[in-house]
Amino acid sequence: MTDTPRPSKRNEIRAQNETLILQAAEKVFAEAGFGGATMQLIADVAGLPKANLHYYFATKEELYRRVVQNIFEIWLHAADSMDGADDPAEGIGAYIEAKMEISRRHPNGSKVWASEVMHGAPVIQDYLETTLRDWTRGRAALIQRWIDEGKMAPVDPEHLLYMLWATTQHYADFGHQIETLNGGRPLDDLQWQAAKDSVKSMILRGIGAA
Amino acid sequence: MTDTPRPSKRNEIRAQNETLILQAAEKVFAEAGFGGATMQLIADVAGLPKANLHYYFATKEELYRRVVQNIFEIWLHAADSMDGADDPAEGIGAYIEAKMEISRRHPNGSKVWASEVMHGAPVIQDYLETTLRDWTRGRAALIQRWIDEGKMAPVDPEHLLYMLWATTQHYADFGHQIETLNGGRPLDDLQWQAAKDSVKSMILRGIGAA
DNA sequence: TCTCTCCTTGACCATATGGTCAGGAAAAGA
DNA sequence: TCTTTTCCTGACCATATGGTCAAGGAGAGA
Repeated sequence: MTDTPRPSKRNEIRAQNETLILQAAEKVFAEAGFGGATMQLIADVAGLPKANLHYYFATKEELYRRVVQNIFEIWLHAADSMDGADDPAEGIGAYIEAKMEISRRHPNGSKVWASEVMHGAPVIQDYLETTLRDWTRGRAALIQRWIDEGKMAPVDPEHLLYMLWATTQHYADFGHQIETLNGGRPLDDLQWQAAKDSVKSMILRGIGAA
Repeated sequence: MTDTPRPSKRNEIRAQNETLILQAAEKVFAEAGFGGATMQLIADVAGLPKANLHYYFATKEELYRRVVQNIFEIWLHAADSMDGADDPAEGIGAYIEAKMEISRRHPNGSKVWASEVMHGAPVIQDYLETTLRDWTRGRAALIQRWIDEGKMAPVDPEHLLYMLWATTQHYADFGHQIETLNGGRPLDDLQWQAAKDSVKSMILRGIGAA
């Protein structure tokens, strides 16, 4: 998808700075929202002068768009785990696993995504209408097939997908709340495992695939 | 909780304008986030001059805080539906119903709340640590009791609560996404009913209380 | 080495925004 | 009616912010 130009000092610097900026931007956008984020703060986090950001990303909007697109890629790729399976317990279980892992590894990305959608998807509306819609139709069909084959209860596939998204992403988007309720400490390895297991078992049982 | 001063033209005007501003603010904060919202825009939506907002609410932060507190009230009150029941199917079913109704009636409030938590709860951290924590402990204990009484499967009460919050609030916070996937139209009455039924049946079955 | 292209950045600018204030209008009370 | 208190608002201000630019520095190719 992204072409990798032959490495040279120049290209290295470019790639390095771009990812540096994108990482900083993701963090700042997640913590402050698009409106609350400032190019100056992103620059500080990235450890670069502000003018340098504008060399790589012309506008705040462009930088933001790149951040959101990156998340969307990751988000969609998690679906791969669902595809290979011919069993809901296996397929949906793996999908939950993958999405929980995303919530754990990319909480900021998840927040940016949530924020983007909450604000009416100003920059990725077209993706929602094309890529995401196709994706959703495909998985809904897959789920429907499983239902028809008697492998799970006859639930509404779309609402099942919403439940999967909601529940898994909640651990990133509302991570602060969960952390607060956990005595101010982030979930540790064991607690993450418990979270995954809980979500998986409740949902799989909920769709009659346990 | 809020004392109602004896009605007079003055107090009426005050109350009326405050709610007018709060409603406008809720909408604008939900759509633009705290950072993206401007006092000018809120004023325009409320149909008042900007200086008038500052007469009733000294600062943007104060106005925002009031909006968030209002949501929190509603949010907590939904729990009442869970309390009367001595059966998980009844109690949790009613709670889902109540929270789905909130998502439908107060989507903007839900978004403001989500945004606030996502950004680290800058203004309601103390509520999270006191009111919400107590609330959560109480309901977790209630759920545990149901489990001990053999009325439902032995799930982790906290993760069940997270799932309830996540799933129900998703219909407000990600309403735009759902609307897009629904062909650009908001869910109609029937679809909302289907959503409620889906969520309820999947979760209740998932906790062995169906 | 010389030249060209790309990278870096301090200084700068126009604008938008939160917030102020003085003075007037409208209720409330005496 | 007269006074006091509350409400209303246009004009104004200081500041923060996104974005620009010109001049210099560093790789790359010849």
